[in-house]
Amino acid sequence: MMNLMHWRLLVAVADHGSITAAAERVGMTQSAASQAMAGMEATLGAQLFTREPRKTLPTALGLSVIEQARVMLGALQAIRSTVDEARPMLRGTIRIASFPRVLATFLTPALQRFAQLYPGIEVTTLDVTDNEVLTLLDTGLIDLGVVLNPAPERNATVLGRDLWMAVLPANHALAQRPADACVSLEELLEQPFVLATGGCTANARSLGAAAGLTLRDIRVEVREWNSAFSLVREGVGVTLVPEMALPIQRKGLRVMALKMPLHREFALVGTPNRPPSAAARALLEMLAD
Amino acid sequence: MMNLMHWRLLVAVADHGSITAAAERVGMTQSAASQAMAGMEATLGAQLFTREPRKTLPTALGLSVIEQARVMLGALQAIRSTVDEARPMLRGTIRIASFPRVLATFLTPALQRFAQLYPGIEVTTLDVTDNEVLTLLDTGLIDLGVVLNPAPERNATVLGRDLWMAVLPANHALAQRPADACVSLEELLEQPFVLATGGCTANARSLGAAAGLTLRDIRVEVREWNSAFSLVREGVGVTLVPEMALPIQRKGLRVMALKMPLHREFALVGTPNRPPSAAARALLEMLAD
DNA sequence: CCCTGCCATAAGGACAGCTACTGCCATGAT
DNA sequence: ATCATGGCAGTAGCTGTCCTTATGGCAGGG
Repeated sequence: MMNLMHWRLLVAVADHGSITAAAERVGMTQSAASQAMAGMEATLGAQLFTREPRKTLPTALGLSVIEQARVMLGALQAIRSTVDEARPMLRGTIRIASFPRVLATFLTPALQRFAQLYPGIEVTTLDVTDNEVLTLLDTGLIDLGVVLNPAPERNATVLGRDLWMAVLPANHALAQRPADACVSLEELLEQPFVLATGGCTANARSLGAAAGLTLRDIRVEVREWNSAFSLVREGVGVTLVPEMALPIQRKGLRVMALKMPLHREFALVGTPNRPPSAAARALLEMLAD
Repeated sequence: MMNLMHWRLLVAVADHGSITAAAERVGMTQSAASQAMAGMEATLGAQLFTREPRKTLPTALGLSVIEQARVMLGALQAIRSTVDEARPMLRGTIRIASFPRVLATFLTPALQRFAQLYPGIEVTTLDVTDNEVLTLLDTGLIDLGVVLNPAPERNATVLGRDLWMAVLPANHALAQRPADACVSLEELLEQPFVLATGGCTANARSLGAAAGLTLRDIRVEVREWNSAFSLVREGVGVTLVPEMALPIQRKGLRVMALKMPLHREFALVGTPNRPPSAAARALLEMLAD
């Protein structure tokens, strides 16, 4: 008893003042409607309508019940529209380009949660370098890309940030300062240097250039951060790396913060040429929380 | 599909994070719950939960749907409480004492509507005179009584009012005045008079006494208004009757308003000794609209 | 007085939904 | 590796609800 159809029937009876008309309205036979109404009154334990020869009118209690039944049906209708409106967001694919460390650190947990919230959306990730991300975005081969320190005109969703840290041999002169001492970018870049790029254009050289400084004595230039740490440990020089890239095992190394902290900010941006797809919008909306 | 129980199940799954636990919560087997949830997702055409090995968590769409499902179930719960609260008002009896004309004019239409709104309440009416109403109210033998011009301390529900009208023979001297002329109470009571009471203590004599006047020349005293009209028509005297009591056929009669209008007000009051029953309250509430 | 419109009831049948059981998968412990 | 556990899905069969068809009753209007 008390199927949802019966509540629709109830308000239809109230609207039409007749069981027969209401039955036709909701697509039932007169008999079924009569039984349904009698059943509802029985389960509620109260009479909702008075049956008069020509019409069926609600009782005082019936009026209250009908009013609230409309609320209930309204909520049901709202559910249906919610689902219908959300349908475009349910399926689709998102292609994201990012670079390795960011993917592992910031994106993967978010994407796991996203996959849980939108199981119908397939997310593929590409592991590239930071300037490859930019070209992929411009060509439109991907939907979203992670960029560093995005220009404010692109409305970007910030994923996170990390600090640039100086890494020196433990026995280096600058490394003898107290535990929480800093080192200035200027004095760091004057040292014999191991330039690590991590494959990115944003590295010690570009940071120095932005500050009007140049690296005077680059001993080695390597792509992998870990290679740089080994070289620093062996006393080849000092280096400057993102905090995220720091090794767990720091024996033989001294990690120091910069006097003027420099950070890099990771953000997710859409392609500049076309608006983001419904699926991509869902992801960006989730990240906004 | 989409039974109300299934919506309860839906929110239970969201609350427990597990279909099995939710099934137990709403008193179903795990299998039934699993099928029901699958069925709901099928009919809505969208996935509401992601089934992970240890838990079942809502998708983004699921969260919206669950929220509105709670609204729906809240409305359903509200209906149940409405019915439960109204139950005392559904059955019962009301005994009303009134006097004939009021019953026919004001009370009967109201009681018909009341019977339609509260079919479970039995209303019995007694036809008595106005001072019998008062004694019945005091003894508590009735629930409600119609009284004339009630004292303001009794919170009375006004049913209606009517005017006292002068009735004269068509050829009477005062009756020669223009169509919409009035007659003062003073000059009326000086005429040869037919005193009609309608069985009530409120009549021309009591009205005169209240105004400091006396009837000088009572030719006849009758109980029925209609008897008075016949006597007036034959020229025995003039009379003063409530507007409601006027005959349809007024040939040979002149009906005139009083210069200072006098009215009588009918109101429904409860017994002074005990509070009104739930049924009586329902009636008074309906009349208040 | 019959006819019409509306509601209630009876009997029968169809389908939805529940139960019991089995299988599957992933996790976590031994 | 292996096994135990906990949760979900699938299947077969049955129970019960609810619908349909058909019939009767009741009051009002031509």
